[in-house]
Amino acid sequence: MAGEIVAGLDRLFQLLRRLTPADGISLTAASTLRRLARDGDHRLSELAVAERVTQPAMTQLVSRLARDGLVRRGAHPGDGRVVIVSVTDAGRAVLARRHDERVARLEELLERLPPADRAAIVAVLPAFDRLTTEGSE
Amino acid sequence: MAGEIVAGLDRLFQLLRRLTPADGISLTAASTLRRLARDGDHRLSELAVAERVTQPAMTQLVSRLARDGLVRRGAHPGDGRVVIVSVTDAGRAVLARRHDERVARLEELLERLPPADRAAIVAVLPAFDRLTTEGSE
DNA sequence: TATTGTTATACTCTATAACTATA
DNA sequence: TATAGTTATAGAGTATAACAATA
Repeated sequence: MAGEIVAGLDRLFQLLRRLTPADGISLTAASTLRRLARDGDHRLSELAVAERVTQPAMTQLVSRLARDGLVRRGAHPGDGRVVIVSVTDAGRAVLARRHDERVARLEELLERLPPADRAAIVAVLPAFDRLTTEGSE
Repeated sequence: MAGEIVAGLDRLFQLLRRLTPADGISLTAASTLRRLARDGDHRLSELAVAERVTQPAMTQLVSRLARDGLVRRGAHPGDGRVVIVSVTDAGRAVLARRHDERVARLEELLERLPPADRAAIVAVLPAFDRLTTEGSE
């Protein structure tokens, strides 16, 4: 059974690539921005752990995002070693535009599916939610 | 509704990254190998179109795969411009090992889910299949 | 001329190892 | 010494533009 699901996940990855606008925002960059928008400011090292990349990789990602004005680097009051990363208004705007675009593309695809398929997809979302939560332990 | 699905797809991408062994085989490289193993030899330009990357990107990917012995470059009989790419036994072996590892990891996660969730995931696969087929038109 | 593929160049994204600054 | 982060270096992966070889 897991074999079929793995194959399905691979096809979903193809779908994901097609849905994603070629706007220079990588999946990890978008995930980082979403996290900051959803959960508020984070230390750089917290972001690295949450996104499962190394600290140097996150240093560079944050540098690129800051260079493009999508995040801001701040100091920690009381611990001079810590860097606090915040999303900017421009970052939120990029997220919103990207989200809208992906939703529009997906809606176009969903329209062409039988209603039963759409119902099955809606029905599975909570299960996938639990599956991905399990995976992040 | 599409909004929830987009969010679900993003979480699935995180899951996919966790399932995937850090064996130096990227998702695109694996997809290319799978295509060759499943559908047989391809021209380099056919692979580029199928995997939705540029021709130079596919030239480089095939070069790396050939360097590692996972594919072979052959000549086309009758058209000297064409490069025919084939998967090697070593390529098939890498695919098989990778697949087994991902299935094992996913099974571990699935075991911890309620049976109803597993049933919902199995039930949605045909719908996802049609959704991704729509997307590749 | 058109097609097939490569080379040149420039980024992003990632990793490990070595380093700096602060605690 | 330990922690937080950066810099150095290397390689994968991607793109566009310019090129070479074949049809």
